[in-house]
Amino acid sequence: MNNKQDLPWDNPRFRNWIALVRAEKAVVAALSKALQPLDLKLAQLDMLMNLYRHPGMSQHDLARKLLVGRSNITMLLPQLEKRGLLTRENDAKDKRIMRLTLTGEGETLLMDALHIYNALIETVMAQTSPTECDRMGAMMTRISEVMKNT
Amino acid sequence: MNNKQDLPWDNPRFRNWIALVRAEKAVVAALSKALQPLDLKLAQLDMLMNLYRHPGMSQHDLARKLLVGRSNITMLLPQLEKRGLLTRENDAKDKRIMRLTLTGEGETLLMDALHIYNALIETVMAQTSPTECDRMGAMMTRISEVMKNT
DNA sequence: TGTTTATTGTTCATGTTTGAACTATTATGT
DNA sequence: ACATAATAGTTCAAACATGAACAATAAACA
Repeated sequence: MNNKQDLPWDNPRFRNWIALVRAEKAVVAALSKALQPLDLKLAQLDMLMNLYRHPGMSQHDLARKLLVGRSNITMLLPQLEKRGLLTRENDAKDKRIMRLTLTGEGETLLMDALHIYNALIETVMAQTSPTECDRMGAMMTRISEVMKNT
Repeated sequence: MNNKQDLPWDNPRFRNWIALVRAEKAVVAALSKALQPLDLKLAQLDMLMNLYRHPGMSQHDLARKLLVGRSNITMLLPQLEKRGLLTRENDAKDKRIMRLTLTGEGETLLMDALHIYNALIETVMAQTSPTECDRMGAMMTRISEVMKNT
């Protein structure tokens, strides 16, 4: 039987994690609002960001990067394609693969969005010293590594 | 015009934030899987956790705590109510308000879920020293505070 | 080669989340 | 008291995400 002393809230690690989740949610909500003028959803921004960093990505790889199902990509891509933000081209060697690339328009919109994003994160992180912030980032990277092997 | 030097990825604060988002997503995905045996969704667990800490909460307050729409609460509650995990009762003074309380069964299931949750966080946070972890938690709490005034 | 197995992307049914419009109730201001 | 505002919860349609089944293609291997 669990009594009060077994409650996870008494575990600092647990409490700290909960604090992280709450903070993340709040920032994501704020970002979501800030992006409305660009008519851009967060999922869409994630896509554009990944395509900028990895041009010619396949839909499968994009889905894995975003921790999302392949069908999700299939459903969302047409919107972005119609807006002229990216192109979908068949791979020359492997006819199964669609290669995704940002258009100039896509890059422009991405840069606008990143500007907004970056400004928000600047104010958010202004709460911390650079050292502390870096340590936190390193910690998160380590956590991501651990989760890969799960 | 943005050139490479303006990219947010060159901003440590931004990079660290991205690392946080990625880590959080990965852990949430793992937690989601770990909760499947209990037939409990994350959104549902969030509800139970909040109701445990704040018995008699109204739906409106719950929605605000979870950073979610009121209609979302309305849609999800019947499932949990039918499973006998919580009760919905009219407030005596204000007939608009429904007061939510966990049942014994609800608490039992919550404790099971928290055990799973806590174990996962323990392994995740084993990557960090207690001091570092606490500093991170404090940082997140500060960020949440800032976001309230936005 | 020919057969089996894997991979990529799509489709479709299902479940979730959202926001706007609505009802009922309470608060506010005159 | 009365009219007006605000608040709590619901309903409904649309947007969004998910996973299983599927078609097309490629890889593995006898």
